[in-house]
Amino acid sequence: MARGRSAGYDDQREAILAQAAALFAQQGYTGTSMNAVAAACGVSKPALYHYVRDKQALLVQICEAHVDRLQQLVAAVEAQALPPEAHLRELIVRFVKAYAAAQNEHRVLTEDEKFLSDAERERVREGERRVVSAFARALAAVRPDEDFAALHKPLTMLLFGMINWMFTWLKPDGPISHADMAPVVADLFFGGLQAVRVPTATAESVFPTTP
Amino acid sequence: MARGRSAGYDDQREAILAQAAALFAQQGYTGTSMNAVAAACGVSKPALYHYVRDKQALLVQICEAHVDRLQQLVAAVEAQALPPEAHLRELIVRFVKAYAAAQNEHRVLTEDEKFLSDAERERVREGERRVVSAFARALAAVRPDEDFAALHKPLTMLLFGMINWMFTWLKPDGPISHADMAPVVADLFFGGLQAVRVPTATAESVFPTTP
DNA sequence: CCTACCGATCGGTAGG
DNA sequence: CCTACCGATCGGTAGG
Repeated sequence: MARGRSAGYDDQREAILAQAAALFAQQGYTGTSMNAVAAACGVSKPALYHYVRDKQALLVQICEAHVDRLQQLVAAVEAQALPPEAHLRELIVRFVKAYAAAQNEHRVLTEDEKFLSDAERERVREGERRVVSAFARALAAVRPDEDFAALHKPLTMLLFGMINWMFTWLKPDGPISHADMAPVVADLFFGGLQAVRVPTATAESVFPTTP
Repeated sequence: MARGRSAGYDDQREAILAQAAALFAQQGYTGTSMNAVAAACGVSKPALYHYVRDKQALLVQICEAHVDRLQQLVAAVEAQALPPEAHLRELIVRFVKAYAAAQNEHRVLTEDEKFLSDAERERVREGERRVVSAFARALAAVRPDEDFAALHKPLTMLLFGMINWMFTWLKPDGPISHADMAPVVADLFFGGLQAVRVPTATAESVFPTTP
């Protein structure tokens, strides 16, 4: 049998990260004390420090684990090799589901990322950029016309806005579920794509006219 | 001449609220000390407490002033008595403009509202509900068909999601301005409205079938 | 010499 | 409007 940490170590560690994410989501990172984290986990503070190096490590690991899961989700959908619109629609449905299943972690990522150190934040943001790029590529496959390229990133971010903001107003016990909203978001987005035209100023600044 | 506060009192007070909003937006409410606020304002801590009762009062006044401005914006647009689509489009353009002009205050409202006391938070949320209701009414005028009523609030929140999220990714010095994005948001939303259908589950739960 | 913790308290800093 | 502080609590770690 391998020497090292006890059988329950990783389980306890996961439970602590989940509890910390819940507290950070409710009270913010700086508004949550390590005493509160320890109390919520039912362990003493020294015991808490047995599982995590310090408070920053809690934040880093919550953010990185969440972004890693989102990147794996992107890879899983890409492996399906769906046609363009079905591909983007599948990304939307899966992300809404993933966010609903990890609301605390998602809130921490969107609100407390700024408390990471420069190096850590850059690493997390790199993962986020990969996810955004995957959505932008999926959108590019749906609308490949060249003059639309300037809007791939902005429209992707509007799409993320709809999805991210859902978790501030959709109550888990309310009449509408996240699963109900995913197709609404997709229909609104695909329907709207037909109507959007590239603003002149945007096209000019992204593709400056040669003098 | 009236006795009481000196001529510059209100100006200084406004400057303090603006500085506090900037610090809260950057570091969060709980991550910002009153020492930091005083230093940023170039006053001593006791001087700071001459203008604000306590730290909570800073937060309340930033949030209430911002929500009040948004409600005044709604009233100004309603006074124009525009036709349905033009009305909603005008709300979108004006709100994007208002958010761009008060990015710090808007970020504080969306991220630090949870640190208000119960009574204060309820008052601020009441103002937010009025604003959301105004958008939902404007949307109802655009799509008055009865079976669409269940989606007025959800679609309004998706719209707010696009607008609110813009300020996390649109950099003030970037190639695209907020003014550029407002018509894109409006076109996407109005175009998407034609494509959205009411999910069966939603219609049932909002209008339960009589047994 | 390892792990898994405990009760108590460290040096600093928070809001006021 | 300053220096000088308070009660309490912060993140983190000591000895056992």
